[in-house]
Amino acid sequence: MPDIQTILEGLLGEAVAAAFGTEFADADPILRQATNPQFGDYQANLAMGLAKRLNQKPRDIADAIKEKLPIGDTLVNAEVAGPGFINLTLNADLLGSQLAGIIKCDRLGVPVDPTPTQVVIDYASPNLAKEMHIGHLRSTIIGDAIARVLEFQGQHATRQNHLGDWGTQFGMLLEHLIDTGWEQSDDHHIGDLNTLYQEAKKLDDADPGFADRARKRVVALQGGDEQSLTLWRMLIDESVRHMNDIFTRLGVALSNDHLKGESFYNDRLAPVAESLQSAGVAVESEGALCVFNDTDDAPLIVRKSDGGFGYAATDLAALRHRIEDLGGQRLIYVVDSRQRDHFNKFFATARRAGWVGDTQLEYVPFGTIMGKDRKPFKTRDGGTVRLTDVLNEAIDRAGKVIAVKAPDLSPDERDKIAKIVGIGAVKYFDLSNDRIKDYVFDWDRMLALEGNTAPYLQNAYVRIRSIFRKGEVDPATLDGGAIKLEHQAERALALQLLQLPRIVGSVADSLEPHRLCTYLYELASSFHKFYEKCPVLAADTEAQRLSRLALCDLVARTLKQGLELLGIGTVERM
RNA sequence: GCCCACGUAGCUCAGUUGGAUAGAGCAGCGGACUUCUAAUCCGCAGGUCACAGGUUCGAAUCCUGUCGUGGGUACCA
Repeated sequence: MPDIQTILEGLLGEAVAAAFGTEFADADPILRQATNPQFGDYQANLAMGLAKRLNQKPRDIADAIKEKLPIGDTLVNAEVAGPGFINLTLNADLLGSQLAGIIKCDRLGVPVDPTPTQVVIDYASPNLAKEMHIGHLRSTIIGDAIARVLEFQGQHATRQNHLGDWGTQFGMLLEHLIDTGWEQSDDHHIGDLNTLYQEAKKLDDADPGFADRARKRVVALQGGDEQSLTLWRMLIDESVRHMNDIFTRLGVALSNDHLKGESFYNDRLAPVAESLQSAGVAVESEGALCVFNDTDDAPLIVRKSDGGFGYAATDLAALRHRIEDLGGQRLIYVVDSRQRDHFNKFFATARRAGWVGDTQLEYVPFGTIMGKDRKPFKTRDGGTVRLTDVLNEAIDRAGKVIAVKAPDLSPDERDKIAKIVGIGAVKYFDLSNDRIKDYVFDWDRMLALEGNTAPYLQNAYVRIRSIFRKGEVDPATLDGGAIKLEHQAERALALQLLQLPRIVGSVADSLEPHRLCTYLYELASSFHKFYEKCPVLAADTEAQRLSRLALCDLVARTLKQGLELLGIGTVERM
């Protein structure tokens, strides 16, 4: 069954053709949801645009179109208002039958793309030398949500965790591990990666002998020295273990299958440089191999004057790998907005080299997490905020609220719920902001129970589940044919439930997960209003009870599915 | 200096890709629990959409300029 917008666009096209001739049938009806219930359910704004083409007054055009619109099964009313808006009110039975069409569908009406795209998405990508900190949160969470949405749409998403596992800092880390006898010991567990890094850094700054050994160690490592590589692998394994702990706790769908660090591209860097140089795209300047895309601008430096390769070369090699080996038709990079210039240059270079072809390159920038002082978020003493500490705190705070609100639950259940609610709150707070903007990290607002927060959405879900428990109703037995929309709160819910496919499509196009957050918040809000006004179990009639139960089920499933696309869980009680 | 992003209620943010009287939450004030979870709902109050032009039937949204904030600006990523 076509969705409502498609049906309405069809009717409007026919009406325009009937009024002004078939050459106008394909005019965009500019169909929008009504901003206010008093204007009906939808409005078509095409009359104003046609005024010039037809050389008639917009209102007259709107009237003529309106006259040709059939009133009956689909529309119960059409009115012309303002400068020429055509306000459309839908037949409640149509909404009901649309809902009946999705209640048995586990995708809630969201279509599967019949011609899926091979998408390669780069996100998280932490530097392995240090423990994951607050600066890694956004790429990880936003990238994960985008990957989930694209996958749900049916796209083939290949996740790439482009680890920083090959930088110069590994020289000093390895030397320090050798000095402390770590490689010889039996236990290769590292409790605190940050301490290791700080100790090595201190030595590197203070002791020229150590610094010299560290530099030589990098050369040996990158040159393929077996002893260095063995030790390096041990360190990487340990660091990856730390990273995976965080991913597991965050519920991020990244595993070792998605790991592809900078080291992977090591032997592909020289060919990149040679190929750019021989194509005349890159030229030598001040001893470095550079690509000048704009004469005034700083160049993209492919090879440093000391002969080493920087991240530009790695990014280019990774791009080739993703297109040539992984078959990427759409490459997505979820990387913070300060790297905008780099991505412009890097993309321009790849295009000039002829490596891109028809592949879409998309840089998905995001803003910085700020402290209350409006500066990048730091601990009280100015250190970086560790991600694991943030998660602990979130779970702790959620647990305290649950202890007050749901004291009858067992400690075990409370812990489980606290994890889902606490981590969901952190993720949702991040995702619900327009990703391009900086935002201020605020515990109180994050775990707030009202407003556009994860607990508010989760609570709507909990209230619905509670109805089914109390009523001892199995949702699977419900029939969409029973849905009758009588109360305006029911009608509002129906209209919103039917928007999910559009919202998913819009997130997939814009790569802006906060659109899904806004939608889910409005849905939850509509549900809470419905809940206050429309008794479900104690409905007036059995038919009404069944209808409302079916509506509740759809809301619950939409919330659960929506949160799942954001990588956030739901609970049965809280 | 140059380049980029952002600027919406006291605070934190949305605004369906140009549509009607710009919407939420918090904070403030006032209401609603013997009835499905009050982690909820209802009401009041709060705005020169930074500013000035321009395009358009129509601008918070697009264009130009100004101011403010943040970021980037040759070998770290």
